Amino acid sequence: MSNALLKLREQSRLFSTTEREIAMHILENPQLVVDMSIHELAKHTFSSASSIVRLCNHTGYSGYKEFRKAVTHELAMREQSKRTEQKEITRSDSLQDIIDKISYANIVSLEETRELMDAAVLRTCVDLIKNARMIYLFGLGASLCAARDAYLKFLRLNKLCVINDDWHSQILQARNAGTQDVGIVISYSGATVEMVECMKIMRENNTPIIAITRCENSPVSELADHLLYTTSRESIFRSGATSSRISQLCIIDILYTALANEDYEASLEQLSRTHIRKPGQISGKMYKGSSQF
Amino acid sequence: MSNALLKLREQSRLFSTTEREIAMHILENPQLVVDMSIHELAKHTFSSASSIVRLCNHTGYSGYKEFRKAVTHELAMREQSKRTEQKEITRSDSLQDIIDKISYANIVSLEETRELMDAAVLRTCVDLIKNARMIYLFGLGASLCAARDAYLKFLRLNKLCVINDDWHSQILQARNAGTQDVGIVISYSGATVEMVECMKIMRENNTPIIAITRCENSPVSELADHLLYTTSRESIFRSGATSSRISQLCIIDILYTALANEDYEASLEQLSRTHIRKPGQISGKMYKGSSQF
DNA sequence: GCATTTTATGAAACATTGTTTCATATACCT
DNA sequence: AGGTATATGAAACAATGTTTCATAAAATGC
Repeated sequence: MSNALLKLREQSRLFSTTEREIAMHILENPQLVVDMSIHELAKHTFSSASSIVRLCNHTGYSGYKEFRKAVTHELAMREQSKRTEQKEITRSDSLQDIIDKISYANIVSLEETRELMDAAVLRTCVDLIKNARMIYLFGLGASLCAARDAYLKFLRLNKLCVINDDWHSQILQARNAGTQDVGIVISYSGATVEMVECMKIMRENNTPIIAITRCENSPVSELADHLLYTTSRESIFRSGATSSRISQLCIIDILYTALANEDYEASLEQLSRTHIRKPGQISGKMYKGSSQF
Repeated sequence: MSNALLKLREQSRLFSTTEREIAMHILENPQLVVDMSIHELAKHTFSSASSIVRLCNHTGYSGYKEFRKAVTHELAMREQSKRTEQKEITRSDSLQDIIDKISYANIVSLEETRELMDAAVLRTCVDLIKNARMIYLFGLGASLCAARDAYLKFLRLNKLCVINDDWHSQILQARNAGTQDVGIVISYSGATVEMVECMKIMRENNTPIIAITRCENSPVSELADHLLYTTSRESIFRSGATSSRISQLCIIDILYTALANEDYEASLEQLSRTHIRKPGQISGKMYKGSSQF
């Protein structure tokens, strides 16, 4: 609906030379359309008002007025999502600035994660996990937190999972994985030597490997059979792998939800069964609301 | 800048009766301004074009044209953030639908977290943590993952932290906390009995308590001295406390960044010191890029 | 309480801006 | 070369926004 500028770019083959010229000018600075009258714009693009109207018609609008309405709308929307520019934290930032910048950085990271996600790859991953005898989870540091989160989620779906905290146990764990199983490796950098080691072992056993890592060439992405990408941007103060960690969790959410949705009724039933009863609780009725922890 | 409708509401005392009447109509359905010409709108509001122009002038615009531009802009912005409506996952959803819905749910949750965050409360919390002798972290289930994440972050800033996985250890941990320390309790529901128990113990010792919990009346929010709120919306398939968990992590990010920013140089130095050296690594040069895990 | 000033209001004149028409120029085809 | 199709901008036209102004109503002064 509101893709006037996109249409302007895409449908340029329908335009005459003059129209194309006008379109170029507009695409270069769309704000002109909002600020100028049709005659002004005609002058500015060395053409005529009628040519502009014809351009609008070819782009799918009844006239300049309608076109302008669409462009105004579009620019406003674009402005709204202009927070996309990564803003560094500076020394002079107020607490409110920090709140805004960090929140937006995380939001952008989620938007990027969404764009990086390939439904076909997800399909394969969901099937692999669904049919796996056992899910082997791997991660270290902040990525271990994400792996633990995945562990909790898969447990809720009655999937068999293994996770270990330290590297030595993870190596042993990797040795046990077989063809019928699936390994899920979470690594922000894609270079963690411990993870690479575990993956090599699993490859020897022909265990299919899903990696959740950043979208770049790295040992981890080379060793994995299926890749789910996290954002790769991190700012100076967040070298503790911050945005990527939220990105990882979102991917896990998506995997979990997709899995759960594959067998709707069965999941619902299973979910209610795994709702933990608190000590002293009779029948599942808890303090207002039903969630836990 | 773009608050035409707000001004219309606020400055109504400056208006005459006719103008107020027009303003009411516009506020009731602002889209009218975008769709109608000034004469049409005059007819629709049983007034005249000149009255509308006068209204625009009183609202701070040079005329109807400028006013309409502002309203169009404002409505577009408003529409952009309308994705706020929580969309449930349905059985017929494609994988792409799931990707979009989950991502957006998480984004909305971050937006809400930002809105719920009070800079004054954050100020107090940052000061408490900065001056604390020891930080005691508490959480269970998914909230324990968030607590572990906080632990990793605070460690990087050379803050003394304690965290324990099981409830019994957490109780012991709570007993050790004193006036000079700070307790950080993470609980999605705000009702987890184990957390409540820990908080009661800390209250006895007059340990200041920061709680990261959902914005509702709950035992946890009553027992805490300082509250940082997470989103409270969860959908059916996400009873594993999903969005709130991302919300929790964002709050931790903000706390961490704010803390780090308080002493810029010191943090930078500290950060580079805590960059872990990998086995076999000579001087910190790693595979392309500098991050870990 | 009446006269005067101020304020409020809409019709109409006016100015601006968008749309359509049409004559002309150019390219293309036969 | 002649004819047709297409492209283009000037100008007429239509619509839409702005200003003026006469009138009516309210407020103020005496």
